[in-house]
Order: sequence, then C-alpha cells, then structure tokens
Amino acid sequence: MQKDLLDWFDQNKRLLPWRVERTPYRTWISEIMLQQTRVETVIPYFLRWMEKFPDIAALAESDEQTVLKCWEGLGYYHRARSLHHTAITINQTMDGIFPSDPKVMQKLPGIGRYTAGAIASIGFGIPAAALDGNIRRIYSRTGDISLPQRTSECEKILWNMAEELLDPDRPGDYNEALMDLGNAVCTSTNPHCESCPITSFCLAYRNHTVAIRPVQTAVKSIPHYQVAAAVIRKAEDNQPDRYLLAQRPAKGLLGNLWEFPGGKIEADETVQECLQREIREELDTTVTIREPFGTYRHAYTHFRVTLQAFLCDINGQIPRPVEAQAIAWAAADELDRFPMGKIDRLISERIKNI
DNA sequence: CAGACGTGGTA
DNA sequence: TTACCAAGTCT
Repeated sequence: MQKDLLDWFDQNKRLLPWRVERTPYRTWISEIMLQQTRVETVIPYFLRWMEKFPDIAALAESDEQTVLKCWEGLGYYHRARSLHHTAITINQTMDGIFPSDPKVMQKLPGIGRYTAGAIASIGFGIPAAALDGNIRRIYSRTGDISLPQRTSECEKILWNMAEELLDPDRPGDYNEALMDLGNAVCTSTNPHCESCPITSFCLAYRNHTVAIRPVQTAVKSIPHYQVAAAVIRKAEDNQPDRYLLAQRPAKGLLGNLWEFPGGKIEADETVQECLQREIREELDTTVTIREPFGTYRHAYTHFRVTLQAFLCDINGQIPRPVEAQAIAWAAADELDRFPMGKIDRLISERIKNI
C-alpha cells in the first residue's frame, strides 16, 4: 500500500507554497494555518505571512496586534497568538531553532499530537505518525472501522494504524500523500474509488461500506442568539467623526480583537434596553440611540447570531473600559488597522461608506 | 471528555 | 436557509 500510495503522490502531488523551499518554520506556519482550514483559504494568508514574517526572529520581534491583523479572517485566533508566543519562546530559550523532536514540539502552545507528527515528518524527515481528518477517514475506510469516530477506542485504533503503516523511508511524503488523497479522492462525500490507487487494500471498498465509513457521531443543534452592538460616534470640530472600539479580553472568543461594544439581548428586554445595559456594564456610561445601522447574521462554530447595530452618541460621562482591555476612538480611515472578527469588519466597512 | 474556538464553501 | 465540513488544540 505504501508503494502504490507514494507512486500516486509522485504523479499527483499538489504544488503548494509551503511545499517549495521546505523549512521547519514554513512547515510549522502552514500546519498551524491548515488546522480546520481549507488549503485554498490558507494560500493567500501563507504568502502574506511569509512576506511579513519571513523567519522566527521576524515573528518574535513583531507585536501581537500586527500578527493578529495578518491573521484576520482565518479564525481560531488563539492559533496566531500561540505562533507569536512560541516564536518568542524559541528565540529566547532555544537559540532561535525550531525543535525537531515531536515530544518537545508538543509542549509548545498550539502544537498537539497531529501537528507535532506532521512537522517532524514533513519538515524534518523524521518517521513520526500524523492523524488528521483526512487520514482518519482513509484508515476508517481501509480498515472498515465500524466504531464511531472520535471515541477513545476508535482513536487508539486509528493512531496505531498511523504508526504501523507509516512509510519509514518517506514519512513526510507518506503523510502528505494520505492528506492529498483524502482531499482529492477519498473525499467525505462522493469518494472517487474508481481512481483510488489503494482500493485493493481497502476493506470498506471490498465490503461496499465506503459510504458509511467513517461512522459519524450525532451532532447537536446549535443555539441562535439575538445580539445588539453600538456604533458610538463622536463629532469633533474640524476633524472627521470618530468611532468607539473596544478590545476584547485575551481569552475566549475573538480574544484580543477589537469590536463595537454590545452583547446578547436577554429574554425580557428590547434591543435598546440591551444596548443601554451593555454600554453601562462595559463602558460605565450612557448613550443616545440613533438610527439602525444594519442587521448582520453570522455563524460561529457552536452558535449563530443575528446582530442589530445602532448609531449612538455618548450622553453620559467619558467611557472607560470595564470588561474590555482598552478602548479606542478610530476615524473611518483608521478602522482597517484594528484586527476584528467578521461581523465587526462588516460594520466597519459600512462606516467607511457613510 | 464534551464543549469552546472562526470562517467560507458546498450540498 | 440549514447542515456540515476543512491538515486540531485546549480546558
């Protein structure tokens, strides 16, 4: 199976930016960006990142806001903060050299068992196993595994397969070959078994169970929240209007990113009451709510929101950050500098069009 | 160990 | 529109 798979890879390998000029640093950055993220999405981010942060030292010397701005839109922002933090650690305690031992890698934030195995095998040529979503799917099919995915029992079997089937001579190519095969041939829906190089080794193909492998576990429905946000505007003499931004806490959703203040509408309150309450709680002031400023729908991983924005004027005391780490007054043409999540970026774009 | 953690694409 | 996915990790 290893030979047939590697022969297929030699013919069908995708040309990707991180596959030219292989270095541990480039491999590391690409693997982190690719976590839960499509190749096509990652490519432009990877190219921009390498322009801005060509090596570990450049990343370590930059500030986190610059890093987050470069990451904006990719999601799972703890990945960017971990990259930055790790670059500083490597510079300060590891002589600026990325470790080659997967056990050492796994101690670094953002690098788990999969990523350590991927960087070790792909970046260093070390025979380390890697098990990602693609490889889970392929081994669930070749082994015709009837255990539900993501249970500890199933994980143990799949990791054992990854260890035992790994090609010791070309571990990196082998792991990448499985991921390319999973992307192009052994796909989640409508797999192309007719063009698969390893059907003769595939038990699910023989048993006609490809369509029901891997066995998916039931997903629960996600909640939908109604949310309000305030676009607080400040007019100044002979100057462009400024808008209030708040920096979110470091931990949790969209950590350290900037937003227009607001929050969840409780069951017993109106949008306006919600805004006044949130402004009081977050900024310790009150506002006059003016006209609606758009309705925005967005789906996060584990919940969905419909957000109603309103233009507001401060009518209380000077706002101060209570829940937020900091606040800033930005002119329309300054909004792009602040790293934000998707919804707040959409609101920013609308402000720029006023 | 279940749930948190983003976003854009596709069926 | 909803559901689910896509090179996972952390708590």
